[in-house]
Parts: sequence; C-alpha cells; structure tokens
Amino acid sequence: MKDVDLRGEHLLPLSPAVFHILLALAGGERHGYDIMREVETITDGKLQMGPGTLYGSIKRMLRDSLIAEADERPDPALDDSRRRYYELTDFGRRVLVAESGRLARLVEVARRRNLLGSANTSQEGEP
Amino acid sequence: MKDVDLRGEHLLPLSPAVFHILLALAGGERHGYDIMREVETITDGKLQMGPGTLYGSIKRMLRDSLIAEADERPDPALDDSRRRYYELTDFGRRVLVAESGRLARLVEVARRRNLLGSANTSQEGEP
DNA sequence: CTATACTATATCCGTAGACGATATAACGTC
DNA sequence: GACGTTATATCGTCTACGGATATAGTATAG
Repeated sequence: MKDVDLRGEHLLPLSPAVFHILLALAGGERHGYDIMREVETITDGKLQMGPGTLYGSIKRMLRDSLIAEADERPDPALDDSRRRYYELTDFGRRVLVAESGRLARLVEVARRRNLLGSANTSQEGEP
Repeated sequence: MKDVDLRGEHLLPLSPAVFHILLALAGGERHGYDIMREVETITDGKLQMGPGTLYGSIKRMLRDSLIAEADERPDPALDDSRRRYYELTDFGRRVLVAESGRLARLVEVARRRNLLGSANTSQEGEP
C-alpha cells in the first residue's frame, strides 16, 4: 500500500492504534494510561488497547515526531510521578487532520453505496 | 487491539486493504485487477495497492469467508479466461457495514473536535 | 502499617499481515 | 512475433500487533 506524498499525507493510512492515540490527544495532553481509557470510552468499550500496543505505538510515534512528551505537568497536587504526558506535535495534528479527511471520504463512499443506516448522516443531537 | 465479539464485529478493525476490497466489491462482483483499479479510483490515486497486498488479502479474505469466488462469468465475448471474479458473502457484507459504521462514528468524533474542514460535511466536488 | 487492588509504564516475543520484487502467462495490436 | 498491458500468484523481509509478563508507585481498607 503506497500513497503519493503530499503535505502530511505520507505514512497514511494510519493503523487504528495510531489514529486512536492521535485522536485522544487532539483534546489536549494526556498520559499513556489515560489514552487507553479514552480509547475505550470513545469506542464504547468496543476497542481495548493492551499495553503492548499502547506503549509500542507511542514509542514509534515519538520516533516519527507525531507526538512529543510534554514537560508541563498538572497541579502537583493531582500529579502522579509515574505518569508521562504526551501531546500532539504540529506535524501530528496535520497527519491526524489528513487521516480524518481520508476516512471521511471513505465514509462518504460507503454512504453512497448504502452501507450506512440513516444515522451518521453528519448531523447530531436529535429528538 | 481487541474488540468484544458481537455479530460480525469480531475481526474489526479491518486493515485498509481489506476494507477497500470489501468496499470495491459492494457494487457487484469484480476480478482482482479490477479491484486494484477501483481502489485507485476511489482514493483519487492516493492509495495504490501492489499485487502482494491485493492477492495476499484476497487469500485471507477467502479463508475468512468475507468474499467468495463467483461462478457466474460475464458475457463470454467480453471475458478473459485468466480472470477470477469475487463477490461479497453475506458475512462479508455484514462486516463491511459494521466497519463503515465504526469509521463513521470516528469521523463524527473527529468532526466534533474540529479536525475536519467544513468540507466533508457530506457534500463534495469543488475546484 | 500492611495487604491488596488499581494505576502506570515498560519490555519480550510469537504470530501474522503488509508490500515490493519477482515470475509467469494470456491478451491485444501494430 | 514483438511489445505493452492485463492478470494472477508466490516469496521474502520488515514491521506492527498484542498478550504475557515484570515492576513499582498510589490509594484504600481492614
């Protein structure tokens, strides 16, 4: 699988693990374990990431500069010395945006092929 | 990465290759090489699948009963004896629907986090 | 004040998928 | 009949996935 390089679009498509981690960090910095819980929340418990996947992915993402370790730490009162906080890099955000767009286009194709119920039509909040 | 089994939802998330093949077959049966071209078309040439990925994935998908070889062949005039046609199984279609829904939900999350431009709001086509 | 349950990070390792390279051959056409 | 394209298939390497496992700090309760 190859994609034509263009902006942050190389290294797409992302693996589900990497995409979920980026998505979790889009709301602000988080530490590893927290990312794990966030992914479970977002997917309604349907997807759970084991530690191997989580920390393995984080290591690769640091290597690829998609994320970086944040030096700012939260209120020392609520802190936990073991935690390591991560945040999106500018590059990581661009890649996330690119991947989100790619997925949105695919979902659009799926919708045109009647593979989606009338839900997920792009609106939200209803009756 | 694990998902809680439920209907056709085990073996999600799908790899991009598998998803694209299923999506290509959603419109009707196609042979391998045709799937390759269809993927390139759908993704605007951004994603091109090499033969290794294509036939490797097809083999696994046959094994998993996501697709099956179709015995009906087109007009013998337009035919090519080398071709092998594939079609979605009922199971394959269910998995495709499930995966499409999963992606649609993720895209929705991305949209809420302002990761998508005002495009992809369900329309498209522009300069 | 310690047992124990949970939070948190990290590494190891077997399995398996991704994908380029390569091989082979039928088809069309000039 | 040579050449470009269509078409399928396999091999080998590289890497990611993810469960198992290890280790230790934190919080709570008994």
